[in-house]
Amino acid sequence: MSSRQTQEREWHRQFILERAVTEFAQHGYQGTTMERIAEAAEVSKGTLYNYFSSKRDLFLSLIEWGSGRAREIVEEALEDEEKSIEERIRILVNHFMEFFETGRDIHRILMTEGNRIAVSGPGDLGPAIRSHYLKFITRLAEFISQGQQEGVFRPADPQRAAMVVLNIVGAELSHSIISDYPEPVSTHAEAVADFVLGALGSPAISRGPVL
Amino acid sequence: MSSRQTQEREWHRQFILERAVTEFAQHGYQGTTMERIAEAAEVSKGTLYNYFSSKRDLFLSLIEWGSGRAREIVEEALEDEEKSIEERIRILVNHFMEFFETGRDIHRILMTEGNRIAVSGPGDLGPAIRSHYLKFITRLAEFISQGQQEGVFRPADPQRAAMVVLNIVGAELSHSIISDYPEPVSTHAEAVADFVLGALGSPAISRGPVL
Amino acid sequence: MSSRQTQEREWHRQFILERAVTEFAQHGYQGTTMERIAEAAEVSKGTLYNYFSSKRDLFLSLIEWGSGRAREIVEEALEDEEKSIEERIRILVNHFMEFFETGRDIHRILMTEGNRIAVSGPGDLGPAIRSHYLKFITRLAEFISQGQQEGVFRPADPQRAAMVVLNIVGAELSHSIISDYPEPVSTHAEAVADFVLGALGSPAISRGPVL
Amino acid sequence: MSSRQTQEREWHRQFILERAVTEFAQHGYQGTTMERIAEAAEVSKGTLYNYFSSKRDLFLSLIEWGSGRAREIVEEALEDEEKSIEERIRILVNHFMEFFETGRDIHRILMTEGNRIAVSGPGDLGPAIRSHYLKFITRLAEFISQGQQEGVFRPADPQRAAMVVLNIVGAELSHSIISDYPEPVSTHAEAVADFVLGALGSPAISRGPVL
DNA sequence: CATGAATGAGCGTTCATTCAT
DNA sequence: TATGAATGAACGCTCATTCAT
Repeated sequence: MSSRQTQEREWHRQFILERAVTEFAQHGYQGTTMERIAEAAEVSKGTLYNYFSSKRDLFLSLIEWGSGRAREIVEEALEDEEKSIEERIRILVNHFMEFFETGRDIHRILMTEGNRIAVSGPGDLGPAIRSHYLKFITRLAEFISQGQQEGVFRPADPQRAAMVVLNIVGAELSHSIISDYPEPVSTHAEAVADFVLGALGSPAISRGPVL
Repeated sequence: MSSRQTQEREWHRQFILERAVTEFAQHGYQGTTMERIAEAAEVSKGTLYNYFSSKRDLFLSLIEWGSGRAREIVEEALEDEEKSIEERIRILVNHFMEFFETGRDIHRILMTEGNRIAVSGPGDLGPAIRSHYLKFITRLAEFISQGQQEGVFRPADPQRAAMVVLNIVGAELSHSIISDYPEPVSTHAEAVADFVLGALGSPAISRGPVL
Repeated sequence: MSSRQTQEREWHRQFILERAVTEFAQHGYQGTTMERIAEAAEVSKGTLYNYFSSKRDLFLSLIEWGSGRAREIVEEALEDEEKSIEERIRILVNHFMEFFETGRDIHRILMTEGNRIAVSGPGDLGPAIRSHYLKFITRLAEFISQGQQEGVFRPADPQRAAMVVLNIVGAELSHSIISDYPEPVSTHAEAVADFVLGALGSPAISRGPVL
Repeated sequence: MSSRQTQEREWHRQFILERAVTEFAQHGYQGTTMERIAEAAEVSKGTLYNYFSSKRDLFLSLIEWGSGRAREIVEEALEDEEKSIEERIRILVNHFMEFFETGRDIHRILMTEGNRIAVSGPGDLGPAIRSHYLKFITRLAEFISQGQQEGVFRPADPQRAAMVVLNIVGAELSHSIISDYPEPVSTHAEAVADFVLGALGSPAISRGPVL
């Protein structure tokens, strides 16, 4: 196969994934049919199977893609060693909120469907997702651990703390959906970051006029 | 119908619910079949429909039951006005952890499946669950609001704060499942409460030997 | 068993049949559930099986009862040898229309459901009904045959003619339902009788002012 | 899709309908299962749903097809204004008898099942069928009305008369099934036409040697 | 005899997957 | 490679019938 063909094939695959994301986000894993995905991706059902060996494979590719992007966000936000620990946390939250704004659907999947499936997915979907999840958590835990050693965060199990951070961000997602507020989620990035920093025990919370 | 018959019928209904919880917790709403529930409850498929008009009804009954219990927990923990705000939060978290120990499955459903379905459930399951969810959040938000007025918690949108609290507790649930640690979850109640109090901006965090 | 008990049992059986008729008329044989019949008859499902060995048996009893009554009508109308052949046909149609008025439901069953089931009923319902049907037709055919011998009706296969008579009466039933007219069906007994007499070749049709 | 594929798809659809007719004719609407239809059509159950959205849709397509053909018969028979009114009625009956010979099953459905369902069908099947029925009756009623104005038929409500005509034809259908005679039904077309003309008040009945 | 909870075969329908074209 | 018709296992649900009380 020529390189150009390979390239185009990859593009097509990406296109399908992008369209599939929306479907999965709206109807969940089990609630999304290959038929719907095919329609959304403007291809036939058969073509889907030329790119993905099964529905499971398609979904997993999507999780992989999404969690890869999420890890990039974590990495970008945390790696800049010039910035303070707290600043980096704020950037992290900010990027997550923006990611949610643009990659709304994949985020929703990672936060809701992904969570459920990681715990007890159909078939053997669970372990596969759990593995992505763990890589993610681990990187965050490392950073928190560093913050604790620097005395910025109070001592606590870093992995547990990482889970807490992730769930606080997820809380805003749920909140935005349930409250159905009109402004962009990223508007509230600072408020969310305050919750995160508070939970981690950092004193650098913008308490407004109160303190 | 005699009172005894009514009584037994109610018991049987409860029994079915208890068995169903486990199934839903393990396989999710869509992944759980009436057949499986019937087997788990040691009755025939038809019998299920003598007690619940549909799968949806069964699941909703279960959510209602679980969220009712959860609201009781919140109420019990928060109503004792003799105790300090922080104490009451600690009690709340404690009770939740214990609830998780005994009602592990229903908790898992409320935290994962419930969340997903509230956002975009099959059929009209979403609104029904969302309504339970909101009652729950609202009570918690009231309490947080009170804490803020008393200066114990830093100012923040109470409803958002309530979501954060709930999700921090949920984080421990996810953590316990993913880490698969052996000790009871309630062992970590204090650690979780610290995260919660930190997020809410209370200074009363047990920082251990560090402080 | 005492005679009084036997009597009461018979009454109860009749009561159930009367209530069942309405259900069968409205929903057809397959569309009527034992549950509905039980409710309509204000007894439990189990009790139904104390009086009838099966749904089939219940339905057959009902057909038997209805077709018995229909045969009585035919007999009553036709046996009075003092009246002219045409008069007797008019009385027959009249009685049928009245029967339809009072026994609307059983008539509907005999005319629609009965017809279909006689042709090809579920299980072995067909032959049983067909047998009732035939007795009925046969008596009518005998009378028509007599009318032909007396020269009142034109020659034709009497059994075919009997079917025709029955179906003309049934046409009015369908017409009343489809047209949904408000007046009692018996209002049109004369019009129907004219069609019947015309079909049989009797000149005694009330042509109104025309003749 | 290529024209050939479209063509073949249409053929297949027709083939399924033709096989389904027989099943519905023998077992009625409720008594016919999709499983049976699938077997009769030599396809899988799933394939049925590639061509028809539901059992109801399949049945309705069939009624539509059949009643369309029946209306064509009426039209063909009645439109030839060169022929006398009576002649046209005879042609009509003749065509119906022939239709019954070839389209035996669909006719049976229209006459028995259709009738019952029109009156009180499951779901909303009734109105749909009733509408087909009415178009049919209305055309016939118009013709009869014309005959009445020309003095060939005696005065009577044309719609009622149309119902009567239809039911007389249906009577022969029932008669043939119950009597189980060997010769083709169309053999008796003249006899049936005599009943019809007699009912309508036409003097042009072939009374054989008697008159 | 009356009850109604329990049963389970069977229904209409869906959907991931296959494969001939 | 792209298609979409075909498949059939599995689903939620119904209901005639049974039987312990």
